[in-house]
Amino acid sequence: MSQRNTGVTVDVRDEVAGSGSDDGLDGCPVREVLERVGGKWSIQIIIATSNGPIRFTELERSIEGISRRMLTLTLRSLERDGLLIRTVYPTVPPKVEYMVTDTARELYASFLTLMDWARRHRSTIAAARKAYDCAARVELANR
Amino acid sequence: MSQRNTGVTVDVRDEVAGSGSDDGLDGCPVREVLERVGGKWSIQIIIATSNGPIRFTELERSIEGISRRMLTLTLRSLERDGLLIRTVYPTVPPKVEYMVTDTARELYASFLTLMDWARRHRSTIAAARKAYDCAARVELANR
DNA sequence: CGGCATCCCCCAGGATACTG
DNA sequence: CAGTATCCTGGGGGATGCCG
Repeated sequence: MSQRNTGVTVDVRDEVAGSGSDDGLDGCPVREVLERVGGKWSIQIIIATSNGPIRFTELERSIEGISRRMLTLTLRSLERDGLLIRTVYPTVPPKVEYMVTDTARELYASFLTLMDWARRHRSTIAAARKAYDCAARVELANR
Repeated sequence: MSQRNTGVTVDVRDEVAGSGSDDGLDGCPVREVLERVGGKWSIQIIIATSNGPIRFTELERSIEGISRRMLTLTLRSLERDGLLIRTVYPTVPPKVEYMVTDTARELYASFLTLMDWARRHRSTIAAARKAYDCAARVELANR
């Protein structure tokens, strides 16, 4: 199972296709990645915790738009996968801190590459989109 | 264990929080990335097209589990963003080929980093998950 | 062959309210 | 403060059928 990869060019076709296997596609890295960072809040939480231990309410405030419910759920999920460590201080009122693990830190680092991609191509994509929509509109008018 | 950590601090907080701005969070790279690769099929399609021009039906066959509908929809979306180029050969029966653009190629390269992360930590995560679930079960029994 | 159109279902995720 | 619990909705995505 834990075979080391060799280079950058991996022919992922086989892994994507999933071959004859039937079950949960556990061996497909694409799915694995998507299941972890695919949600709406996972990476945002990882990012927010990357600056050091942070409390529940602080997280809630720093991640704009997140609901209490999703914060809790996503935190649990991340903790379960060993990406976050939850520390409870039995004081009153209660105090709970979350901090990232090294695994999560690496994930974040990798994700930065993607964010950089987004930043670099933002304008290109916006342009392509406008062109596409424009062409579609023209085409529609000509029918 | 509650001491402030000093490590890899990149302060993305502002971008995540969105600061004083109000609108559609267009400036947030996290969202941008997620909107592009967050879906179930986008990267898989990009991967499948990375080996050279490929036809619709070939794609359908090589990406296991995808429906005709989602294939079409995702292809359109990718084309719209300038990640794929669609070429129609007006033959009969029709022939359509899809090929990746450089932008998509770069995206793929970045995504490889994430897949590599998944591969490297697969076992660690699986272990963490088992431990967590086990602890939860014990805790539940003790109540 | 390479698609749209239509119907339908499921669940990620929001809103709100209650508690140790 | 840091959560649960419950209810409810939107839209991502599957299945199926028709068509140039």
